[in-house]
Amino acid sequence: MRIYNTLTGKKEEFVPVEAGKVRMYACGVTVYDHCHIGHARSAVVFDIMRRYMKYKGYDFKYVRNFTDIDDKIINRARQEGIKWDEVAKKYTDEYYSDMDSLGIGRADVEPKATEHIREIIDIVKGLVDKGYAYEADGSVYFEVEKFTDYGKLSKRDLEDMLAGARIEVDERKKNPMDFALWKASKEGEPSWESPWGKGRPGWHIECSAMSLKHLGETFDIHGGGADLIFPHHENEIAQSEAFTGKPFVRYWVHNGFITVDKEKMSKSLGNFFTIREILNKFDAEVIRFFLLSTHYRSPIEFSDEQLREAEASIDRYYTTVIRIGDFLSQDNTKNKSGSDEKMLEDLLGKFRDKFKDAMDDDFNTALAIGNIFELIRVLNKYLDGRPSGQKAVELSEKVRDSLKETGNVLNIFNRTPAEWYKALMLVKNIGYTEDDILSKINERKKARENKDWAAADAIRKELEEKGIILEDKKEGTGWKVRI
RNA sequence: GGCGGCGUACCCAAGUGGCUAAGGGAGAGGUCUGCAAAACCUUUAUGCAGCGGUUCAAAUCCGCUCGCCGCCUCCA
Repeated sequence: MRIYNTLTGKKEEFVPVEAGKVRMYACGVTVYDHCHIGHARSAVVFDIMRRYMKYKGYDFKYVRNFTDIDDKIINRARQEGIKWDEVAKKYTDEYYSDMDSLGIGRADVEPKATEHIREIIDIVKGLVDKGYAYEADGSVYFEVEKFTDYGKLSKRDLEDMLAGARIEVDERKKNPMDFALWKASKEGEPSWESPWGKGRPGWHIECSAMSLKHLGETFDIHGGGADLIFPHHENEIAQSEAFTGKPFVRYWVHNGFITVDKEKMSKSLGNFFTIREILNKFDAEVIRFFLLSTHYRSPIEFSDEQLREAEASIDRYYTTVIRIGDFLSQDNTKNKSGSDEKMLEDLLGKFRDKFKDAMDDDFNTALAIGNIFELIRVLNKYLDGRPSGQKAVELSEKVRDSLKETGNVLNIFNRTPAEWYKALMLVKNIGYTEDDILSKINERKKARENKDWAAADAIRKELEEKGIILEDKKEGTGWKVRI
């Protein structure tokens, strides 16, 4: 499979450090505020990478950290008038609750910076000993000019960066680009004992320490949002490679941003939508589908309209599942082939390979989803020909199973249609319960038997106004939630 | 200013050298239906921001122009 590597700027054939095993580290969040849909994108993308690689048979280890000590957390604690570790706990809990609601799995290891202070100090000490870092006023800085490869990830050189100069002047630094490995703490700030006095870790060092501990000196994939390329990941490379003398990461992967009116969604612009507020209007599966319907490196424009389209697409899937179910439960004793049977057989025969080809090409989930809907269209056409018999049953079952299998890798399409409509009723605040709907359908059935079309249509209309659509089929009348 | 990315139909979006340019949504017409819905069919890019070049062949490679965005400060 091929993965786009930010380090080389190219798609490269994926070769893990150790055959059959993949070790991945993704930068999680700093727990100081609510999570927005951008955080969800990153979490979904890396979750899908894991799911797909496990599907391919790799032994996969996934580490995702929490930054639980940081200036923003300290500031937030002041604002909220609570202790810094209470802030961290509060937003860590919230993160879990959001991700659980979204149906995103946990990583295998979820380390926290404050649980790795010892490891962090060891690395900082090592970097000082090796001459890559220096102490000043109780803080320790990494000296970027000592690391000749500095800038190789973000593709910039020190001079260019200094020319752009929006960097605060700090007298203690030898070079303005030098960054803190260890920060001396002021009175009243959280701190840990260190060889340089009381202080706390800088932002970047925790990821070097935690990935080293849980994944080793060189591991396969390191990811995060594209905004982490510089300075965070650049600094991680500098620290880690200076410390171990070995290559840090084989493949750097970065997800694109979510935009609103074409602008990056961010806290400072105030144009962000939290996961919770979106979950009030849309089901979790809709959000996951929406995030996977565009390639992970491209920007995605966020809007209710986009989510509604995702919802309509998912509904098309579940509608097809219902149709397959209806077909399988009908009398299939006659032998009759459906429309374009050959086309369906051909497509089904190569469907799994097409899915893998798409995913093997830098996790092209958008293409994979396109393939899924292509199969759905061909199946629908086949069933339109009113097939019957053993072969038709087997073909339909195979389509159903293939769709389920690939959907499962993408963490979508993994419910029953009944569960889907139940979820939609909740999120769309349908005024009726399922029992209400069934009794209305029953009432209408009687009217239809009496050919009282006016009464039957009145019930249809009444339900439609509540957002329920009726479908008369030969098996009886079914209902759906209108998108 | 430095570096990077993007511009494909009405909207979203895949495709990065060679079959009729995937797929979803919206619209229009049709088949089916008591009426609907769903589904299917037809229709909406001889065309991929514009111009020029390389090539037997380009949306895809190269150059320029225009437009949009991102990073260079915390950020997924």
